[in-house]
Amino acid sequence: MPEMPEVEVLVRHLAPLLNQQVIQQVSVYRSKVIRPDSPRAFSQKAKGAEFVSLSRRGKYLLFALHQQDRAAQRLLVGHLGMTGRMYLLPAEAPLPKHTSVVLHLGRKKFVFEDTRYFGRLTFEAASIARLGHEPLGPEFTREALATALGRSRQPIKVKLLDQRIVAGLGNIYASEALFRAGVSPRAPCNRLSRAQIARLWRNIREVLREAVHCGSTVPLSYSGQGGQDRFFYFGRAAGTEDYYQERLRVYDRAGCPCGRCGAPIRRLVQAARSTFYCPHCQRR
DNA sequence: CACCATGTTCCTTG
DNA sequence: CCAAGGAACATGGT
Repeated sequence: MPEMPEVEVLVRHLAPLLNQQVIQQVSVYRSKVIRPDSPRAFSQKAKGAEFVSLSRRGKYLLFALHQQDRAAQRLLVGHLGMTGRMYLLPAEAPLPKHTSVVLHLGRKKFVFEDTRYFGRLTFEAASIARLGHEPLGPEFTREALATALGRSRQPIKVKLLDQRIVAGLGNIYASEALFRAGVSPRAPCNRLSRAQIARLWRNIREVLREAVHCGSTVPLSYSGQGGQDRFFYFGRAAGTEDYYQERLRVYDRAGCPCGRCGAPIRRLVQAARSTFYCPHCQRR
């Protein structure tokens, strides 16, 4: 479940459930996920530790752990990759097929399930330091965005996926923000006007704020089963007349009429990722 | 079989 | 050194 809003909603969901829980045992099913620690080293660090707080940075979950006999806290860093999920199950519940790590908490267990195993759960925090500003934080101003884009000639869509520019934007919301701002995904960063950057800045924040709000409002199921309602950011996934059906205006809508002008939405490949845009509303 | 998928990192090339 | 592009990672859906 990856972009910033989904992670934010997950963090809010998990925080009260994990608070003060103690890790009694650790099971690592994919050692790649906990790199660079070995399963033994990882377990040793985690075992006996208590969850003190949970926060988020970009798409990363930050679990603060406290060991009884240790003065300093330890930071456990989680990333969901493309298909990761984290939730609590009763201790006796069967594990899903693609479980990568389980933290046993007594009557419950914390499950990290990840079909494609691109996610991480690790004590290595180096990647956090390279992140850009939080898109909804006070430091992310119009000027900060303009500065971060700099004189790069890269297409703006590609640049927006660079986590050093804004932390937490991903492929879906980058397309959505560009559509709302009326900016072509192909526009080189250094050709954007101040006005375009200002519109982009505002719409990045808006689209993410709305997504967080949407995810906080809708009842979500995080545990293994229960259909596709966990993908609240997938406009189509939940079926029926979901009120977030309308949320995604261009993503995965190639061929559908643009909601603003009626022109067919197009798909374009940039840096090996799909971009969706309206060729009429997002001209250069 | 082909192509696509919410992400990051590493390697190569210029 | 930097920027940019592509492959790799791994599994499943259409």
